[in-house]
Amino acid sequence: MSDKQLTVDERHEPSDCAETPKVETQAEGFQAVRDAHRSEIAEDYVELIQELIERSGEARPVDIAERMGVRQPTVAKNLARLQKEGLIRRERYRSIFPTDAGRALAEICRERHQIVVAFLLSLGLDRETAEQDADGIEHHVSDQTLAAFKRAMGES
Amino acid sequence: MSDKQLTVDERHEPSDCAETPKVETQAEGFQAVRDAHRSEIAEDYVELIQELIERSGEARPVDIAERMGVRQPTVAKNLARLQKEGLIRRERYRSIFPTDAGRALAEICRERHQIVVAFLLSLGLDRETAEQDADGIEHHVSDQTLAAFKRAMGES
DNA sequence: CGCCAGAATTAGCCATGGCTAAGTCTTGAT
DNA sequence: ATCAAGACTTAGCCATGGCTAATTCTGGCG
Repeated sequence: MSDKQLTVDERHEPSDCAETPKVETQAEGFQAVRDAHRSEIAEDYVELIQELIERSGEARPVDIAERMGVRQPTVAKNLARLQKEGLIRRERYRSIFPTDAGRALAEICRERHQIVVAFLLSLGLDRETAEQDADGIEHHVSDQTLAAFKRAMGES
Repeated sequence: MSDKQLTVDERHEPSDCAETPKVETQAEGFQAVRDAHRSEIAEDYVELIQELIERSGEARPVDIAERMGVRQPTVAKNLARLQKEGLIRRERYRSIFPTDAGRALAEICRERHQIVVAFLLSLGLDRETAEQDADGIEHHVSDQTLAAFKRAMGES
């Protein structure tokens, strides 16, 4: 998917660098953020699908669309991608079911989401803000940071 | 920049909801995340441009490209958008300068970035991880959450 | 049973943000 | 003063993720 090549060759070093990270490090960081964006949708969808199934026994595109705040064709397109990636299984005009891989991913996401929310709540935020910010933040939290969140809550 | 508005109207309540937020709230949350994505690039660019100017006196597209980890034409396209949005000023084949609006945005972003980094560091993360996660997180942190971060650090 | 409302799909548009290839301009070195 | 290297731009491709419009299917109701 992402064809980064970069051919990193150590060039000059203008001497005026003081505290900021190296250029390649920064570039990789931005690259990582862009990569994260690509997987966000998949994660949001499998998480939501799992939630819908547990809540009402099935996950229908129309409900996903309503929950995500998008139109049905958008959902259809994204579901096609999820299917191609082996995260869900479906038959035409039928409900959607996550594969084992999808369920596993959903589980990871849900857990991470809950940790982030719990952490934000522990900082004194109201539930709605915590949920909303968590939706944006959770995809960009590294394992180390997630561990730090857990640690910080444990100590409270 | 971010036009989250909420317009909470109390609709039906299908009775099987227990703890999760209302459907419209969730949809708006996802909408807000999508909106945030659109403004991320602008924020990253003006922030980087400002940094380059302070560091070396000028911001050249080639340096921006290297820092962002993208090719020059990509930078050119994005700069065109920033210009259209009134965040930067430039003449062909010349360095780039932020407008007052661009500088103001850069200042806000830099401050927010630094708070997030400082907060992550205060949780015991190493600098590199903190910087990297901050790049992803900072665009999704509401004012309330930012304030909570500051508060948490102040108390330490 | 037949029919129609609504769910799902398909087709096709637009914007964004990557990229390469190729052309244009600037600038520094000879 | 020239010219070549490299910075910048332009043109045009691709993928993604929104959308509308139009079609197809399903299922429930008269």
